[in-house]
Amino acid sequence: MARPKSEDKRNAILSAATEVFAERGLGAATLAISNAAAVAEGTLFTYFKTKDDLVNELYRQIKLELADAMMSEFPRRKSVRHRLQHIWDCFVNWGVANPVQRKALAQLEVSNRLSAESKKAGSAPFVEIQTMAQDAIARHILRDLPQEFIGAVMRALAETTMEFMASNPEAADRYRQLGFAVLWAGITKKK
Amino acid sequence: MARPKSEDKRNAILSAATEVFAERGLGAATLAISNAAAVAEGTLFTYFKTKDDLVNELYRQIKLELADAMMSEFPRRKSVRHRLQHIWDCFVNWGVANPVQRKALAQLEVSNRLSAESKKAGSAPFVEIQTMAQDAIARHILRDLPQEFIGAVMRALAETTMEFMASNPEAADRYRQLGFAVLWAGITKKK
Amino acid sequence: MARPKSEDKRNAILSAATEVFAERGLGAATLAISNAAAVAEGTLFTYFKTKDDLVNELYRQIKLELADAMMSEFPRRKSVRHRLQHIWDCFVNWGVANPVQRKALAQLEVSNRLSAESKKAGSAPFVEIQTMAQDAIARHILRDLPQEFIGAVMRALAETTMEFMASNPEAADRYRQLGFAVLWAGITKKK
Amino acid sequence: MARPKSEDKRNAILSAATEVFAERGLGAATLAISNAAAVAEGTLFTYFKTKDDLVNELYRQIKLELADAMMSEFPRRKSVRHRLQHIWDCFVNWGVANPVQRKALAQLEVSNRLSAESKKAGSAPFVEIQTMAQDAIARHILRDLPQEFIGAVMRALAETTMEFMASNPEAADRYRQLGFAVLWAGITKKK
DNA sequence: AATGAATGAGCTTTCATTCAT
DNA sequence: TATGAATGAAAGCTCATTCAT
Repeated sequence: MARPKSEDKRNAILSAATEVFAERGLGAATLAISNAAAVAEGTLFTYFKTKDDLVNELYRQIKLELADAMMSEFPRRKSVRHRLQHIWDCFVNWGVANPVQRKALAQLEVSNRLSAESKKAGSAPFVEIQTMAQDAIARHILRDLPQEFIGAVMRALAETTMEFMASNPEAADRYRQLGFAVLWAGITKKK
Repeated sequence: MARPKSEDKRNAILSAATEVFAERGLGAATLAISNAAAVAEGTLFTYFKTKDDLVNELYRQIKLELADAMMSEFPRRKSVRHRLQHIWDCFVNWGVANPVQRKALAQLEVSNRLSAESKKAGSAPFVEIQTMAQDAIARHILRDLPQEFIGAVMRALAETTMEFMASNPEAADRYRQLGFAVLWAGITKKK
Repeated sequence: MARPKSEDKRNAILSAATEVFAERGLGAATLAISNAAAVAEGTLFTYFKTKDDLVNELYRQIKLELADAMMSEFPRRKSVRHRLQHIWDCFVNWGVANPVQRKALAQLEVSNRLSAESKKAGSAPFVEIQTMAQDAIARHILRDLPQEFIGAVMRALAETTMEFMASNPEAADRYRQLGFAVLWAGITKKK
Repeated sequence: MARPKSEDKRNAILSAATEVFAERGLGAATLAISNAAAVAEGTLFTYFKTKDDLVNELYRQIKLELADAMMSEFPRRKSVRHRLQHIWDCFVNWGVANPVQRKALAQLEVSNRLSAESKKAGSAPFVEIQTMAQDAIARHILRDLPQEFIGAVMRALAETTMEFMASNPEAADRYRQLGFAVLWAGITKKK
């Protein structure tokens, strides 16, 4: 009964927050967000109790979207190289296709407003990558590096690559390949 | 640049800002900074006309310190690998020795408060690295990558490495070596 | 007065308002009241057009209840002292038996939200006391004081007495007697 | 050095708060107070950290003023009746001469914003009255009532009296006398 | 030059009330 | 009629900046 809470409105707010945070950082006013979402200021607070709640929820949502983009159609049967390349391509393609999300995510990750639970929830969908890395190390395909380090290296290189792809769209394909080549050469075992 | 009376006070403010920004982000209040600097709130504004000025100035200063750490005693006569390793070691050692500066710098770099000039000024001291990279590419030691990309890759890997060194001080040396190994394998030409 | 469908709901709201106002003052949110009444926020406004309406209506209702408690079984045939003691006992007993109403009433009375009509309506049921007082003055039983003053004095002493009774339940009877003794001594004519 | 915090401004704020609270209750906005004090809204918060602090401080101040009015020139050598009458007269005169303070005090006392310390501090200056009452009971001048009860009775009667004095200024003297007569008759021992 | 009080725009959040369901 | 989401005007409080001392 009564007007139900609208998924649309909730999404509009999250979407508006993504844009506003990407552009102005987390310091942006909630009013700016509600305006961008074409919603009254009070409405924002019926969907998210506090600004921090909004921030954390947005973080989780973007992470989920990213995970979805990366892990869907994951070629579990193929070679390590194939699988890693799949992850890599999906990752950087997502970043280039969703520059606003990417920037918002960057802001969220350096902020000190994410709760421990949010961080945990945010990294959960990526465990499969860690597992794969560990397996590949055991099989002497990858160097014997701590698995978290491999993940961090990949993320760092991917972010760098995305930036170059975004800045030079005409050379995007080339940067994607170059980036992966650097990653692969860097973390695989030399014979 | 105005030359205010006390260089000490100016430094105290910059130093306090480093700490406060590192800990709480650029959203921290100027009052928190002046308190940490043991200086009156108004005094901050006689040394820096606005908060943005302080932010930009701090960025330049940290970048200069970093450049100084990296480029001093640069072994211009030695091999590319030697020279790159020198840069790498200086870089990550600086980051681990100066964690507060490192965190503040990270905050500064994702903020949207740096002017174009500041960014330019901040990267100026590192041109020598770019030059070296270009030369090494020409000599077929490094892969044929855009030189800015090499710089960016190095920075990204270094930052990742620093984080692991800071989190695992007992394995710091190992991470420094691992990080460099990944970098070197990633950007050099395979025979 | 409109006749809304459910007298139950209306009473639930009034009852909830009594509790909430008693505990938190009239500044309490309407949401708190509707929650306590197990009713939707909007429902409150179908029974009472505004918060002020609710406040005024509650005032009248409590006053009526109080009057009912005081004037029922009024021993019209007995002596002035008997009648006054009856009123007194009923009054303070009501206050002690209904502490929430008593506190809410206190809040209502100091608020500036009661309309002139409400105040008038609130004091109407007590005219009989005034009449009695006037008569007793004429018969030289009570001192020659303005009748409103007598009423006010009685109310003030009764409230004080109630507070002591509520705070010291084990001495409640004694305080009820002491309070009446003070009142009687204070307002009767000395021989 | 620098502008010192001005006692004048502080007093202006307290004074403005007295008026605004008296008229509109403690729910009144801080903006209304700062406006009435001819001061910027922020200034209010340099003198009082929070609205609650202002409320509590105001309470203490009014209580001190009242105590000052009541206990100054206290005729310690005279009879109980003399002394009590002195207190009574000072009390009700203060209330009539300072109607705004009186109303503000009434609002403060029913609010739930006073801290335990404030309440304690507020009643401290009146201990001498309690002492006197106890002594008078021991000497069989006053009835054997709990001393706090005597104090409460006096306050209640005085407040009632003040209201009548304020409403009927031309009969103020008479009400002051009547009120005291009721009090004295009510609490003294009958022979 | 140094201080910190003064300022008012701006912040997040609450709330009485309206209105779509 | 009952519901609770939607609304936007406050509310209390913070903060970068100015300015009297």
